[in-house]
Amino acid sequence: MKDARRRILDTATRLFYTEGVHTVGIDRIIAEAGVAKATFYHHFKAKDLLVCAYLTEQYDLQRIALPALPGEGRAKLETVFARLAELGTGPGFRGCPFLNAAAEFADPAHPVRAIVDDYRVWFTGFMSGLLTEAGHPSPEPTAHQLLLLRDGVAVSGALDTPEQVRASALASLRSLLDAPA
Amino acid sequence: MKDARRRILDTATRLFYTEGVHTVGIDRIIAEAGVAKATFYHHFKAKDLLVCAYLTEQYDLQRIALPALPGEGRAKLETVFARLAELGTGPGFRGCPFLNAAAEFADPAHPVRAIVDDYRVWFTGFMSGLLTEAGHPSPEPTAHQLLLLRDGVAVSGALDTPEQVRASALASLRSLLDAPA
DNA sequence: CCCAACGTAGACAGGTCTGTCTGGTAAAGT
DNA sequence: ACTTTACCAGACAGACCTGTCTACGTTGGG
Repeated sequence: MKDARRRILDTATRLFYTEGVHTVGIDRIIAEAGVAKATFYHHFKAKDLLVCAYLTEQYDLQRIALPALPGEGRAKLETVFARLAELGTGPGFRGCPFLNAAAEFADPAHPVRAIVDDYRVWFTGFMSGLLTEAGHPSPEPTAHQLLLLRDGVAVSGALDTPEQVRASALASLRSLLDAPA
Repeated sequence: MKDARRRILDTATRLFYTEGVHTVGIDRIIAEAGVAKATFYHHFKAKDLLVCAYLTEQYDLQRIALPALPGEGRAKLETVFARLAELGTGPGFRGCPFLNAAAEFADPAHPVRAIVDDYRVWFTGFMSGLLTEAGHPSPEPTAHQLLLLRDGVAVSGALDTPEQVRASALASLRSLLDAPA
């Protein structure tokens, strides 16, 4: 029982992701994390800040994990989308933490939405870079199309059958990349 | 002040869509609809049933509106996606009611999720029909790719700039339709 | 004419939520 | 040895939520 903060954030990540932010209360988190309420409010001033910490960590993790995938240029694009489809469709998985959170926070001015926006800007830039690396003729517009595809994969992955999503995602990716200028 | 039920459902539709289902309470709905609480529970046995009524109505509306759009085959596909992009990106709009609702109800067994699933099945079939009509060589797999695109449009429409989404959506649609078998 | 259906107004119970507070323990640095 | 920091246990306030209930008014069909 070393780091209470770590335990809180791990528990919150699991519960927020699998059950939603609004449906999971503080009492549930502190109970499952084995932590006192005072300890919780010592580390996180309010629930909203815990939500932000959760999303920020997910952002950091993806920002490290996706660029670290093997391959270069176009091959890496395929690897990235295969990984994304895999992530959102596993058993017990529930799509994309950023999109789910954004759907729960309707106010665009909420701090949670700022993190989601940051992630989307980063992802688009990441796509644009890989497209440039692959010698694509129009990286910028195509990057936005890949963002659309990413969103589709994340959402469908949570609602439809994994195989269907994986196959459709890769087929779509190839069509988008091979489209004539 | 004729139809209280109609007023309740209209108010609920507006509030649920723009602010989310969980964040809007019964008290708020009855206040803005100008209706007594007893009247509300006379027409809807529980809040969940009101949510289902809201989504079912949206489903019915789309099932009527989308096929009624002008054009045939491929031209109609373009019209449909232009309309979808338009729908989710207007001022005060907040993406797709079905996806937002699904994100708020994590339990796949909840009745709300059944309605969302119904809608997705219908939409895929609708796409498949239009593709067949357009003489597309592989309607079924392509229909699933268009479902992915639809989800992307709905999500991005709520989070990014409308022009960007509209342009990307149409470009993606053309790439997917023109892809070599 | 009357009664059933629909409507309003609002109190109330029982639960859940966030966030604060008291009180006490344990370990670690200085 | 002392003090700071982190931690646990749990009561508590205040707000909000859903859903039930009483009590009363209006209206239209049989």
